[in-house]
Amino acid sequence: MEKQEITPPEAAAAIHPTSYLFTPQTPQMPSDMDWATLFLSDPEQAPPYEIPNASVTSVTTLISEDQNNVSNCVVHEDDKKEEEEDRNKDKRRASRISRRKAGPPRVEFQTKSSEDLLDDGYRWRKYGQKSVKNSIFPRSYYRCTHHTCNVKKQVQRLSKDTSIVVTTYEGIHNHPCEQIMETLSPLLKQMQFLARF
DNA sequence: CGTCTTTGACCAGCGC
DNA sequence: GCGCTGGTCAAAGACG
Repeated sequence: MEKQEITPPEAAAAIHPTSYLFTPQTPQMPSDMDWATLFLSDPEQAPPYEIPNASVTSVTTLISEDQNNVSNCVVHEDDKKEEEEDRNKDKRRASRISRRKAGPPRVEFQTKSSEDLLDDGYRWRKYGQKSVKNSIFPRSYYRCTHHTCNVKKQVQRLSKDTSIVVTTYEGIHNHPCEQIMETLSPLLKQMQFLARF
């Protein structure tokens, strides 16, 4: 298993094509771009962007041993601490992580924000919340409300640094961002109206 | 009334 | 088999 986290922006393309660094001084994200588009586009062409309502401190693509699969291995700082404290527990934990089958792409965002749930343009329904070991904050589970879309995300605040929220996205949206559609719908209506002449 | 959140119960996988 | 842990389900309630 391997976790890739980029710190200097210029190193992003060198390590993995889907790894980025977001900094507060970076330009605004274009309104027609969603988060999935961000991590799937070419980092050499795409500049780092700022997400509204939060400064994104890092974006991590989670990769399994199978190089063809970007999968769901998550090892947080708290887990690393646990490794040092108890090797036996670590073995158990490592096996739990490794047993997770390679699934849809997972991307982890770390953002500095006072709000747990960031506005990423999509609508989410909360379907669960669990208290997690070695963390004073619970982990929340969300699903995209679009009927044909099964993208999930997990949101958890770091106990180590309470200003940081870790958001893990699983899967890719198979529908346009609803906020974008709301923005574009008046324009589309106008175009339809003009097309009649 | 439809949508969403809350929360306890349940399940699966693993080590012992 | 039991306990631990993370993830999901589903009933009940809140809210606009």
